[in-house]
Amino acid sequence: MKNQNLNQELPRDKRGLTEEEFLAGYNPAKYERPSVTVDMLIFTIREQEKNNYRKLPEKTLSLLLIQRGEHPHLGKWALPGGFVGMEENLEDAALRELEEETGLKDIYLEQLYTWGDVGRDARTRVISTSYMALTDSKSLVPKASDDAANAAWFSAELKLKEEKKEKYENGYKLKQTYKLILTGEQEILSAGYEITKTIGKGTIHTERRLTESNGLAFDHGKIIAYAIDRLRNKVLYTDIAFHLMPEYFTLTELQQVYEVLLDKELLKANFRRKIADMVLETEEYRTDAGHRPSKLYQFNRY
Amino acid sequence: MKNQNLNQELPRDKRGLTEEEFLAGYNPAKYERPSVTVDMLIFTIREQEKNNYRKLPEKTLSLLLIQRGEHPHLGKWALPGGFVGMEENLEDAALRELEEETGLKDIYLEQLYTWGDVGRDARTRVISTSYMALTDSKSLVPKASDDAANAAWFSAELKLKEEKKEKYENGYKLKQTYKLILTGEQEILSAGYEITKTIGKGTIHTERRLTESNGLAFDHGKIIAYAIDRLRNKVLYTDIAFHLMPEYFTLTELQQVYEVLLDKELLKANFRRKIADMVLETEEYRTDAGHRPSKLYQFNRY
DNA sequence: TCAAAAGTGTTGCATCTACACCCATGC
DNA sequence: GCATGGGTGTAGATGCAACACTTTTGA
Repeated sequence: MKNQNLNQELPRDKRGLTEEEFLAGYNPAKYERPSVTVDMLIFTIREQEKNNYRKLPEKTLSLLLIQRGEHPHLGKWALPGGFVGMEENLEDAALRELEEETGLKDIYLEQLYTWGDVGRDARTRVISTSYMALTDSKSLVPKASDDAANAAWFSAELKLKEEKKEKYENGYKLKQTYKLILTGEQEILSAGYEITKTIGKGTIHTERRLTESNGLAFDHGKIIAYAIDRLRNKVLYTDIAFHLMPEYFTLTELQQVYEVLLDKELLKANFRRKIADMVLETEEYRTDAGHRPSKLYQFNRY
Repeated sequence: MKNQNLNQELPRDKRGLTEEEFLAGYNPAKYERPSVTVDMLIFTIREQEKNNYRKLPEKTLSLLLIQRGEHPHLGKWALPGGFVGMEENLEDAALRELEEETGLKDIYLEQLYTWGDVGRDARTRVISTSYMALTDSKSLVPKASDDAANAAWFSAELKLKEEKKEKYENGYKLKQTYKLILTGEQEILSAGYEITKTIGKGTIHTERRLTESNGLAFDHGKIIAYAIDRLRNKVLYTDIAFHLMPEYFTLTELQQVYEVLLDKELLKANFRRKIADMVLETEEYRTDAGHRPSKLYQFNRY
């Protein structure tokens, strides 16, 4: 009797089942489901060899890509990534992929966007969440795991080619055309990327489109362009750039990273004032550079 | 012979298959897959009745919730949403849910975040992408579709309760404790929400956690808190607030919306200068208000 | 008449921009 | 000596916060 009373207090659905009973009878195989993957955008800053004993080496924003050894898009370059395990958190899948590719665990990681158009992948329906990871090139081991024998770093540039604004009665359409260029040791990959923002009465609709894609697998050109755009925006109002820096750096090195990300030259004096309270002075100097030694700084983590 | 030549030019994988042959033999049922859903955060600004003929009605940020009629979480309030169809783009699923709940199609819609922790849903593994939609309350029909007989608007408040910063050797830990309160006609729902940012040497780790949840289904309290936080940030540097406004509005109404979103009073003169070139004057005035008539403005969509 | 909101002007302070200038080093 | 980067100062413009003040209306 007591037991029955307890049962009556539990909420029951239309079929008279308690939650426990309902779950026991639930059949997850009833519906067809898409595959879920994670795609990793692993960025770092690499330096070119210097051609003059005085000059500082040039820096480039670099991205890790993997050459596909299987269909589809055999031979093309793709973002590292893979399927999400059934007993694995989404972010843990990203961390696992990151470690598989770079051997690194504790670096900056951020969820970017989830791509879910039908037809992204010719095999089956694939929904893919992209994550962006940042690290300094010094903590990267020269060659990554055996699994990634076909992995390579590409220098990434995203250039605005054209911007067109059409006015309408109750809004406008803004179309931005970008060119993405990825330069590797052997190959140069490229893609055309177009953002169309349509602003209507209450609406805003943003469409991201690949107009061409050379040497890149799937819609990864689009994802890469999106990530670089996000990185550029975030540099302006967060401390994200510091995750691309080694523990100790000079202010000019930091400025170079900002300049590479923003694709824009900055004035030294103003830059230093802007980032002044994001850094901490050390007592160390970088010497042997063919010019006045420069003080080393650290990221000020408060 | 000619045909054979053509075939030899196509890339072949280790098993000697062309891409076409590979795809024909691909079996998508080989791996177990999670379910994918979309969750909708549909926000609007509602007005309270005015208690004084002179005073302007108070505004509140409001969110649409649905009372669950099925297990699990029977009787609790949840975000509208549902499964993504196999032949349906992710964003189209969001648009479909939006129209089912509100009858609206062309309103502001933005992808927020994808939640993929194991155990979010007791039935099976569910990965869910949340979308935020904004509209003005005037374009909402009084009662939505029959499907949503158990849908209701709740006033949403997210209050920072405590902020704690602990310093370490090489970084710090920042813990922010929030209280989410959702006030409906009949019920008040609430949740405790905690963000922990751990900043280490190269790392940043952000953990979002629900400490309690009263009357809200699943982890939806967390998703709602995340969305309000995003909305608050975006108000500061985008024109997102205008998507909550009707076609014509007074500057004080606009200021009230900013104040509700930011949970902060603003100075009138400064506010007007700040938003000056985001609005367009009209020749119309709002009268019969017990005070000086106010000019009506429109959103300046350039 | 007066409470409530509409609407504008002013002042001081903080921040950003552009530019100029000097310093230290290795070859 | 000199090319190269390291490092700082300043004047003018711009932007923002705080506050004061006037105007207009309906009951």
